[in-house]
Amino acid sequence: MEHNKSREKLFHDERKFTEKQMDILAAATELFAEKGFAATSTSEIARKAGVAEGTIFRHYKTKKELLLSIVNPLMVNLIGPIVKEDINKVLDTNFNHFEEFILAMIDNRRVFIEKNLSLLQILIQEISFHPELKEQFIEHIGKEIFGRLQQVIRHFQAKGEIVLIPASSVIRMAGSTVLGYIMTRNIIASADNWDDEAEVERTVQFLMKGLSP
Amino acid sequence: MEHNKSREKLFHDERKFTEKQMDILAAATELFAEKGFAATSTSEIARKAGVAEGTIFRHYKTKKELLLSIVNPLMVNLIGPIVKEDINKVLDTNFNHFEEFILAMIDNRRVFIEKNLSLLQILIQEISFHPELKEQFIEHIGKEIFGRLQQVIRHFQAKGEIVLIPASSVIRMAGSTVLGYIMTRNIIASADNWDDEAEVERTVQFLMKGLSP
Amino acid sequence: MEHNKSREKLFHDERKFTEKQMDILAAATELFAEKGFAATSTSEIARKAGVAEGTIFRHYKTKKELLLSIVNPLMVNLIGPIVKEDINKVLDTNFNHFEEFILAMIDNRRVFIEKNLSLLQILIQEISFHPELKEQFIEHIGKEIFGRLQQVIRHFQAKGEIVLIPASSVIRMAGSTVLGYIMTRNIIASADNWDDEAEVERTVQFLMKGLSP
Amino acid sequence: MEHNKSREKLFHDERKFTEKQMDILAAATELFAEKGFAATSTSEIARKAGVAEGTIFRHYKTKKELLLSIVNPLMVNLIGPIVKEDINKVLDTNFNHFEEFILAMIDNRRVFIEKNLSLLQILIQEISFHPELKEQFIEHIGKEIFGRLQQVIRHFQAKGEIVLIPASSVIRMAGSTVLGYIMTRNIIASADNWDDEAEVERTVQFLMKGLSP
DNA sequence: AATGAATGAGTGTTCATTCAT
DNA sequence: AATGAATGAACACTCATTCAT
Repeated sequence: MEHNKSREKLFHDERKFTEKQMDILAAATELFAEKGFAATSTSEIARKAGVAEGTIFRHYKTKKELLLSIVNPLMVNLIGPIVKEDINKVLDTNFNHFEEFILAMIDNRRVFIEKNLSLLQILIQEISFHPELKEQFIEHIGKEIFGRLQQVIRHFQAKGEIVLIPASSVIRMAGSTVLGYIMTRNIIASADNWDDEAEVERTVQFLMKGLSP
Repeated sequence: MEHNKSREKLFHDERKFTEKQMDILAAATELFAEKGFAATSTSEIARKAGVAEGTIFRHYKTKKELLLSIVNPLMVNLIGPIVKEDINKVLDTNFNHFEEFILAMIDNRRVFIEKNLSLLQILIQEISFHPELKEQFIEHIGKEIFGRLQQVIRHFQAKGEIVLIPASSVIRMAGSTVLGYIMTRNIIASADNWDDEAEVERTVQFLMKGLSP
Repeated sequence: MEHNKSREKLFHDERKFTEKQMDILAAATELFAEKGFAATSTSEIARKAGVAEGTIFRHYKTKKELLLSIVNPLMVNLIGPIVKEDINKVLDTNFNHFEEFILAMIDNRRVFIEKNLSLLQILIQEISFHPELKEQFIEHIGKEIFGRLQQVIRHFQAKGEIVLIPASSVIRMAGSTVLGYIMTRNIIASADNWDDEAEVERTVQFLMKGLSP
Repeated sequence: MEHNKSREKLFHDERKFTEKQMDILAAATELFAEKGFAATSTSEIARKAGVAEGTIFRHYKTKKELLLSIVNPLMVNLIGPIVKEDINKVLDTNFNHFEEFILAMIDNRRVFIEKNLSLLQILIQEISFHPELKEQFIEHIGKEIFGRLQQVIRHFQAKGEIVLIPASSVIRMAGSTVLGYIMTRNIIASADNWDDEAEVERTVQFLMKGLSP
């Protein structure tokens, strides 16, 4: 009768799900993140979700479809919209300086990532093994977000706040730095001597200086 | 009778291996990298290595032991020594400036990574699922390398070439950046518009500026 | 679609079994008795039972659990109760003489053994290799039955019908004789010149005289 | 480097064996007795004997041949001759009374069984699974010994010391009793309250009385 | 919608046996 | 005579998936 607390949050915007279906999604998410997709058995998921194994296949034709059902909304409904929102703010010149933009993104992302850490872990782990995922990623995150980020970067380059190198390089560096920060933070999760405030501060400084003209 | 070209390179320094054993290691490496450890079957490995399935288990008691046999030497014999070498050069004041050090590391690493890309992929993919790997990593890379890198960073901080923030933060940022560069480079491997020279140049510049006092 | 005739008899008092489960039990019983536990493969059992191999493991987690599922009820539900019944009759002084008791036991046992010969064979063969079986045997047959038999023997010793030696010795001798009779009878099963009536008569006489004061 | 102490005794009369061969026989004997023939692997035997697995198959074409090589001499060279000897003593009227004969047999057997307990265990366990063994047993023990025992029994029946029932029945009863005594003794081996002298005395008394006219 | 018994292909692993050295 | 690497068939057991209820 294990009821996952994050269940309601994760998938709650989708009305069409039944109780059991949400239990399945929550259980699968947790297990995929913990042991990997291939190493998780459907019987395990069923047991953890408190449903019969057949029930899983009533909702998802295959185990892979279950994986996609978990990861796709992450890309389609969650990452996309949020990033777009940030970016729109910039393009509407709500952010006057690059630093403000970076800070807002990190902050926004931090909340988001904390909530969806296991989802992200699954995405990162499995993306290289499943071409469909890669395609979806390129489709939803890659193209759109990348294109919009390019706009932002060019916007700040035009304002003389960012060094004049290809936007893709900027994105790569900023992305690596932010992702690296998040990964470290969550891998060294248990570490006690981690001063989040200060680390963010340093990371932003590093980015700002590194990308300054 | 598929003979893997990288076989000789990967494990050739270890004399104790038989022909078949090396075929097994090469096949397993390739498949683990391509499909993941859990999704690769021993029968597949045997087929690709051109040996009987039983032969695998004559050399490696379990599939997991095979994984460790692939990944452990990477940590013990390859990553460790090379990094140490670089660092010793610095501590012997062969590098007068931080930039030279970073460049040397990237360069060194680039060759190494190109040679051992699939090994690294396996390590990165599997490390979170196998506590033994994590421990070994902390033991061999974590503790030693981290400690030595700290020395280097403090060395350059003392010379006023690096900003005065905790060495661990510097390592994280530099690490993320370098790793991010490598990952992007190899994921976008097929991309045609990738100017390696220039990208390295930009990355180093980014790092230098980002970490400057 | 081989339907074992003894299936219904062997396990029919247990309502909880499905059709297939009973087929599995019957097939396993026959094969274990015929070739021994270790020499019987689960695929063989499945084939004989007319089910898929996986079905066996849906009902019994391991091959050993299947063995225990066959042998345990023999000890818990069959041997125990029947022997107790006999003994209770004696203690209720339904048997005035030791001879009557022995005859009743042999007779009772004979029917029982004929019905469950293969089960008994399995028990005898495997008991020395499986500590769990030994423990269960001591628990259910050893302790209880032994204790009750002691009472009976002392009862008849008090009446002056049995020689005054330790009850355990009496049990050993009577047990060996009865078991020896049964084993011979069933090993030399095919022999034509076996007069059961007369052999029982002789065996009882032998026991009576042997144990007389 | 495990050297079995009983090794020399067990097979020492056969000069043709090499060192290793005797190690193999000793190891196999111990393991077959402990876990049963089918549950013992040749690799286990090789390990315990301190030889390579191939060496076993140099001497014994199959695992089964190894079993037969262990059990056959027991029947051909050991049981047979000893029993014959006893019997010859009787027929040469060295034993004037049945009791003397029984006592001599039990005593003789006791030494023998103690020495060859594991061999006997193997024989008893495996005889029902291997037709060859059964045949050999009937050939060497069954026919010959049985025939000679019949003579003895008739001899004592003629002297009026044994009840006039078929010799086969007498053999069965005496055999069960003796075997039962031995088995109990060795199964309850560790029991502390086992007074061997007294038990033999009782067992002989039981037999004598049971078989008296 | 949900179950859970049933499946058969597949899993990692062990087996007895072979053979070049 | 002895080895030990190699084998492929078999092993116990698990898998994702189906389907009658």
